[in-house]
Amino acid sequence: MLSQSVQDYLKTIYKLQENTSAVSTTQIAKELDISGASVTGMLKRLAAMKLVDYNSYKGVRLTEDGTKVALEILRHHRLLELYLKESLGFSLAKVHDEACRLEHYVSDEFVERIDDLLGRPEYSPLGNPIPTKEGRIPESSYLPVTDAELNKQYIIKRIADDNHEMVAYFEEVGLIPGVDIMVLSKAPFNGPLTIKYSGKEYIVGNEVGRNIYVDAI
Amino acid sequence: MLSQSVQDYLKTIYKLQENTSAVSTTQIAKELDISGASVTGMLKRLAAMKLVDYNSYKGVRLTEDGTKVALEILRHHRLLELYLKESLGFSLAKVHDEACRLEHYVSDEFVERIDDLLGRPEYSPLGNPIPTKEGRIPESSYLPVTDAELNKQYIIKRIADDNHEMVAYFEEVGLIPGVDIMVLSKAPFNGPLTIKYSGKEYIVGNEVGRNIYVDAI
DNA sequence: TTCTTACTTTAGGTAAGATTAAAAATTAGT
DNA sequence: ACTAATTTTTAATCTTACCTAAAGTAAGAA
Repeated sequence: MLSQSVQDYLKTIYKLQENTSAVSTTQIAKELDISGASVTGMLKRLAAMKLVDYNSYKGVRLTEDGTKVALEILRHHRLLELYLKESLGFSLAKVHDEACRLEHYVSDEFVERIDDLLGRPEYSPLGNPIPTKEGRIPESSYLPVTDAELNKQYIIKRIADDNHEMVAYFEEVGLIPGVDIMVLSKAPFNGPLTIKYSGKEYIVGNEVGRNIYVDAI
Repeated sequence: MLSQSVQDYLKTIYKLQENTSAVSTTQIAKELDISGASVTGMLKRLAAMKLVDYNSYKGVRLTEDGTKVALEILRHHRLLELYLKESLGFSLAKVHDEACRLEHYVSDEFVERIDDLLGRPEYSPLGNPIPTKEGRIPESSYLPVTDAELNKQYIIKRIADDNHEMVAYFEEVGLIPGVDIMVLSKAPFNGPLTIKYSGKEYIVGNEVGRNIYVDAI
């Protein structure tokens, strides 16, 4: 079995890979909040295990094997998030941390059972796609609400899970996946947005808006 | 947070303490399947952390703090066992291993929620008492069925969880907590027992009988 | 009382995963 | 193209948790 640490590196590289072609040592170090030197050491080990392709100074990419592991962990994580919310009544703000710990230790049987119980869901409560057992993951391209057209009806599809306090805020004000939303106005120079959702008008900062992803209805 | 390893030592010492006054290095080593030298090293660290009272060559006992930690883990473990069985449909044979891994990583909130969901149960599916949040544990003294009187009605209260295959066997033949049982005969020299339960007669070895604990009805 | 045996501890080592400090490589700015 | 700044890697350590081999302790048998 791969260590929790190895699993976390692979998950992190997978996520960072979505934006950049090759992932740098520093990016990983920042994301995991450890020193760059530690990352270099681990990347060598991961390369020796054939989980990543690593070129000194050039960055790193997951191999096919590495991707498979990353997707498995992501599957665990996102199913756990949904399970914690739906079956155990956890708040949206807390599911991420709990899932981050448990994802490494639940057995495949555990995951299969909650998957069944939840009816083989496709999305986590934060709107992230859940990879299938076979490693397929629905490609979905959503729009940050900051880029939405004015006065057009959208639906919230995903909220970013990086920042816990922001997730808690989203939950509190009801800006969560599945909710209809319309942008009434955007202040210039990346200013705040006036949005309408659940029958009320609301003003949110640009930073916040960039963490809400929507899709046209 | 205490490491998984530290938690496992404390849990093991707690269990062994139930039979002996002071727990020896070798007992712990056997139980955890590691070398005696490793145990000595860890006991020193546990003593430095004030989790155990340790006297070289004399054995070890949990301090009050150590006991508190052990009971917390036991609570996690046994609640998880019941939860895995009742809510996720795990077989009795599998709950122990899964709980052994997860017990170290579930949050207090997780434990409280499953405790609520299960209606604050007092016993695990194998019949072990579940410590309360405050560390109270119902004292219960059951009888191995090998010591039961002949032709008297008993109820199975607990089955030993050390041996997975035996647990699987118990589950298969229906010898599980809550089932009524009567001993019809005992062969001499620790020979097999003829028992009657669930309307059928059955013969089990003495070894097996010593792992079934019963109480008079 | 000493010998034998079983148990326990000490000493020295390994591996994973982290650290800091210093050296080396890359990238950017003029 | 050359220097400066930034990244990245190397080198040397640390901690946890394990190991084996050797030495020390305790306790019963001779």
